[in-house]
Amino acid sequence: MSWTDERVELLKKMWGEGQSASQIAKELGGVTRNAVIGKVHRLGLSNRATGASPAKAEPKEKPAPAPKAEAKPKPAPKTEPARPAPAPEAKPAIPARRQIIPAGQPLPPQPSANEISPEALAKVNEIEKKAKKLTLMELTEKTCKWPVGDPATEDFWFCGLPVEAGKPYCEAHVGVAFQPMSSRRDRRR
DNA sequence: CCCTGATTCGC
DNA sequence: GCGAATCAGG
Repeated sequence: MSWTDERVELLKKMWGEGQSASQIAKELGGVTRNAVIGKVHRLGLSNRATGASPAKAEPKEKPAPAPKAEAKPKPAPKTEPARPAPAPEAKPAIPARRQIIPAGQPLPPQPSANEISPEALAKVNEIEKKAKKLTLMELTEKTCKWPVGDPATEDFWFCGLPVEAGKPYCEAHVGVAFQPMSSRRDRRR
């Protein structure tokens, strides 16, 4: 497989969406995550902007004997031939949440707006948009099993994002799923 | 062990 | 330019 325009664009798109290199590689097919990462670097779009967690700017020691000449006069005109709209289904933003709870049936973990760090909640809402919206059958040991929406309606799916090693949920959902049941450790950052 | 991205370097 | 191997971390 080679990096055709289309493939590169999908790569850019997904990388921009915060998808992991492995996910992108899986999607593209025929390439490994290494290939994706390598390409990402060559394209010069290594750092992503997720608005959360990039607070780590390290003064990388670069001996660089050669005076790098950075030139970026490209507003990127971009030639869009024809995008066959890669998005199969387009769910308009946030699906209205039912307030009515169907009697019986084990309710999803949905923490009842407890005392969860607003930080974590915000994060959840944030990633909920990026959720892969998987169905029950699509879940694996590596996909976040956090349920979203009302199981009794169509507005129901599972997060599906990569789980936090070992846990059943992705990082964001782990944050609201496993809360301080008693004491709260000092949280400084 | 699972995963993540970053870097190197032979091709 | 490419990407496997490797590195460094979570």
